[in-house]
Amino acid sequence: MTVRVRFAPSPTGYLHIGGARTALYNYLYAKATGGTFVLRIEDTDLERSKAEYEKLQIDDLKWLGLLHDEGPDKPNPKYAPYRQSERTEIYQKHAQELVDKDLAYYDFCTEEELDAMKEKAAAEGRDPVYEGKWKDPAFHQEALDRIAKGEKPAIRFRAPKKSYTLNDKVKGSVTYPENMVGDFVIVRSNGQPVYNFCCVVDDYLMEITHVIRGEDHLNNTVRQLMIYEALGAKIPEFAHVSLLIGHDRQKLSKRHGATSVNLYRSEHYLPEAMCNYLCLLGWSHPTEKDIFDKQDIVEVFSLDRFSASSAMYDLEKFKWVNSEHIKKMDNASLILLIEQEPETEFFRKQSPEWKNACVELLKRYAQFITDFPKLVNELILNDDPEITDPLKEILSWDTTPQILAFIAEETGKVTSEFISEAELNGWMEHVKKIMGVKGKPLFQGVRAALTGHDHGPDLKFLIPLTPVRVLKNRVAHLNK
RNA sequence: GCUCCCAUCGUCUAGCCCGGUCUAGGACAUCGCCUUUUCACGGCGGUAACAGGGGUUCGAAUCCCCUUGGGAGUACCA
Repeated sequence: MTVRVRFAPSPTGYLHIGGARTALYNYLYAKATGGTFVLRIEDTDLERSKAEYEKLQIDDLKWLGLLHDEGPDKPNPKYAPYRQSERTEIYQKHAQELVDKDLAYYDFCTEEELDAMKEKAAAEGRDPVYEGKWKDPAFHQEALDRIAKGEKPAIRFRAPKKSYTLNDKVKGSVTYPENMVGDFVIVRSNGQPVYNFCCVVDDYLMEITHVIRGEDHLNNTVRQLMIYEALGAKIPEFAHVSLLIGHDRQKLSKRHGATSVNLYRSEHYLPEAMCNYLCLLGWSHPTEKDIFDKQDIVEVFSLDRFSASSAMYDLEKFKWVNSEHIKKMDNASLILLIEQEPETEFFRKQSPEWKNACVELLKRYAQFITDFPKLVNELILNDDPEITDPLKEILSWDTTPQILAFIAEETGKVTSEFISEAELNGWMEHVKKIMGVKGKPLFQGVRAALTGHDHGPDLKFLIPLTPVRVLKNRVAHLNK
């Protein structure tokens, strides 16, 4: 059996990190099993669905590298179309078949009548169950007559009176008691089919073998089980992945701040890092590895390593994962990414050797790609550093003024754009031998004179990357 | 309210299915130390958890029940 999985977002907003995680698991499972990853657009809620969101979500998915094998833009004629709004006739046909078999019926109940039933059920402390007269087959003819007169009924599914058991890949055995749900609408009176129905018809017709989705659908599944049964369809495997929660332990949503993928994308997080972090929320690597890329995971991914409890989204760890991916990345790729950042004119103009040395030095300090331009500015280009207290202290040492004077003199003599490590070493030697300064006063003094800071990366790597004109300005600045 | 799901360090988790090897392992964060002639990077180490109560058993983080806590669902939303 070839695995077919799907990610089925509603285009009612940006791609959410929870959605991205679900998409990721589906993608990974497809790749791990040599299966097919299908993208289906669940836009049956005409009011909220927008074509632009569909495009935006697909863009985000692509950015994450979660490319689908089939979808609206990559249709397989056997299963197309992939937008539910374009499949209305398919749903109506199947709904009609259910009515013909008396597995569903026309319902003309008004909103008021329905509300009254719900209130009654609530008062009696049970779930609302449809008890309208149209449930009775005796009224079928009356319904037909009203339809003939042009009235529009909803189509309601006749929920079997029995309990259902689901063998979920992550939750294990789940039993839905009899009467958990009453008869439910599958086609609205305006002819629009409803999610639970579309979902099953599509999964059935698209031959989906594994449904990997959020736990918020766990209760829905009983309705879907009923429909599979009524349709005579094979029931796929289900894996209800636990939900992502925010710091207040509530389901992650917009009010938790940065929860849409495009936000991280615009802040230039690495897509691989995002997949890596998201993957770890509720799933664990068999050898407890926590830094990996998609290729590594595909080889070991399986549905039996999901955690059953919900996971808190923690930006701190995500940031760490991002920084680990930066450290792992080769310099050439890093340089390419950095040059796409704004305010990197200086960086872009430098020699390949300079860029490589610069990235090699700075990547251990950077958590994000956007940190590189910042670090270059602070560490390499800033020529009037702030005089901080620790810096003042170094400047007050007896030996510092002479170091400062010496550095001013030496940098004044340099005509090249940069100095070499050897030249720097020469200066250090001079200060050490001729001036008799060593240890902390030596290094801290030279550091202060050349960088205007009391701390930072190793001087022998940093200074050869710093333009001599900046060095000159700094010494002049400090001499004032 | 009702139904379903969940419960190991602050956080993500391993272990649970197939009880003993768990005085519970890893990672983030945090704290400390070491190294480096400075500063970092790094390395090493510390603090820190089986929600509570009953069973079952020679033995329970692991199996069962209850309580408590948390989450989700309860639509002619998805």
